Amino acid sequence: MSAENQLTGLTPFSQGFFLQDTVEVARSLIGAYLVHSTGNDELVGRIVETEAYRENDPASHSYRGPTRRTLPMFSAGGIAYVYFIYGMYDCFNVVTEPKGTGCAVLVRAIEPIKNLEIMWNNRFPGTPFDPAMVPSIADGPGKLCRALGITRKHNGTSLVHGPVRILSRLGVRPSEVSVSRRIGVKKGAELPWRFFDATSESVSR
DNA sequence: CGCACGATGCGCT
DNA sequence: GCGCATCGTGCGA
Repeated sequence: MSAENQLTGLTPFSQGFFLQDTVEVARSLIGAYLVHSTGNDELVGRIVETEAYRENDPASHSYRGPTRRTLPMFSAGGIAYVYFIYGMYDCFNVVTEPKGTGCAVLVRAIEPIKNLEIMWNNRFPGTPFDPAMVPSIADGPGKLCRALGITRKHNGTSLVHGPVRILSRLGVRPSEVSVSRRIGVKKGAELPWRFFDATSESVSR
């Protein structure tokens, strides 16, 4: 299926989806659509890579309890947790599980689906659009935030009613999801909590 | 307070 | 494969 045809008949996940077990949500998000409605445009990507981060997980920002930065992780599932890393990148997370549990799913990569040229310009301002490079526009957690225009101003916003939403075709199960250890973590590195679509060209490297 | 460092990305070797 | 940009966060003092 190509381009935007696949976007018809999609509905946002209801909040109950986000209250489920974090690892299950991470797995279920593969193949769902991440949508940023900017007011002018609707930027859409297909999620192809996620990672689960839980309470009592030494790799998780929530490991040492709530702080000003990580407070959104301890809210009820269904909001965004967007944090700033390495002095230059934002990373987008889906908060999961009931209030009081510090859990989230990091979205690591998307396939650009709609408004590709706007995403391109967000990544490479002033550079001519190159269709051949589309699969790598958003193949990393920092890259996808840049491409979709997701920033810390979206931190804490509702994923059910807010400008950033997650859509799926309910009742359809993803055909196949691959599993591995998480990327870029030192502690908790052995846990198999990274999920990805191995057939996608947009999985991070 | 001070400071080490990170759920990254990019360019160079 | 390696070094580095760049800065908010949070731990230790």
